[in-house]
Amino acid sequence: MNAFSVTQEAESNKAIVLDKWESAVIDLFLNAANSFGLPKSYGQIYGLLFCRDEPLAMDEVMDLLHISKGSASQGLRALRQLGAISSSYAPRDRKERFIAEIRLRKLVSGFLREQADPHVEKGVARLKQIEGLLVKTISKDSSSRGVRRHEILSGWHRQMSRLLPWVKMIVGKSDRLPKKSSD
Amino acid sequence: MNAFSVTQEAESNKAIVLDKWESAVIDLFLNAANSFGLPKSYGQIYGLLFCRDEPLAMDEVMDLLHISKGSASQGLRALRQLGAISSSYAPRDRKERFIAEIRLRKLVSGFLREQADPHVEKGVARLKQIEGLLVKTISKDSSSRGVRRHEILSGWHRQMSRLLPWVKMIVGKSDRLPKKSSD
DNA sequence: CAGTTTGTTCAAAAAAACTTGAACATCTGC
DNA sequence: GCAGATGTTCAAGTTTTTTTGAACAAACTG
Repeated sequence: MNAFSVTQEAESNKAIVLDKWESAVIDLFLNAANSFGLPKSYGQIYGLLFCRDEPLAMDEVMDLLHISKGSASQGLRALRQLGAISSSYAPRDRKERFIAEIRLRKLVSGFLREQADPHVEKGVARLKQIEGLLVKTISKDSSSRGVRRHEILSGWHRQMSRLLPWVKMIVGKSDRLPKKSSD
Repeated sequence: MNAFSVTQEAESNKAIVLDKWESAVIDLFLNAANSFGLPKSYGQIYGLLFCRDEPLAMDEVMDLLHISKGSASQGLRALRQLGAISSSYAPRDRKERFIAEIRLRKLVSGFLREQADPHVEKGVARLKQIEGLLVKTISKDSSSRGVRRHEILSGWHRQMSRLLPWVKMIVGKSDRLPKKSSD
């Protein structure tokens, strides 16, 4: 097409466009984020960092993904909060630079810690609240029905509480990754 | 005040309002649905049916939850698709009536079947697509980086494929998780 | 059949979620 | 202190998702 097609490295020292495969990976994570209930931009940002070996600064993320300052700032913060990326400062440079966490176990446990655990905790409060309302229920019939339901919910809660730690442990215990023990 | 205050059963044969505890349970499921990425109304509908012993028809769901015909129709259909509710016809009555599935294992496996499994399948296609793009990547550097990333994603995909059946099995195996057993 | 009941569909309205960008804060070197 | 660089915040704008309700279809009933 044009002169840029030859290579994606510009004369300056930083690539300003994405490789085709990088765009595909980023799109993959965009969709994944979506189905995990996270904003698309979080997925894009993670996907970009996932592709790169070298850490990227916020302005590079903005330029490469064509997203706004606000999205980049909030996305990077949230991803770090999830443990999905980490940051560092290069010497002599004030910019914060980010790299992706690629250990699946870390990603899963971070996600569960931030998303699932709070719900489990809120569940306790919910159950107590329902208990309280049950006491005030006059109708004998409704009351006993309510008690049975409360028992079911308590059982579910217990099972979920037991399941989560297991998931965190199992993922990443790859019995054997073919080659390098990268994890 | 009036005749209705005494009990929530009107003179006719059906309760027209919810108990306090029922509202609380419905609200719990509303929030749960939200955090699972499902419409709130699905959660409300499931929550209502979860509370009841007797099956409810669509118009009762509409009236009790104050939701529209469209929401009720679509919600009930989707919930059945997820295996979260089932329906039956009472003799001499054309109305379809619904009850909630309360076995957690069924709920979880239905949810995973409808929501997670498709993603895992699409993942295969995605990986192939990336593979295809990698072949066309000229830059030696980018190419090898891409290959490494593709390997990581393949590994994740494998692990997820192995995790899902496990989750489906563990939940609902009510009383004791295998302490150590390999499976 | 004509009328009723039951349930579905889908375009438009409403609500919720996400993104943007300009204003604001913070730091750093001069 | 000033100027430039970096990063955050949040109100307003945009996009996406969900809900509504009226029109439609299908199945029964007398």
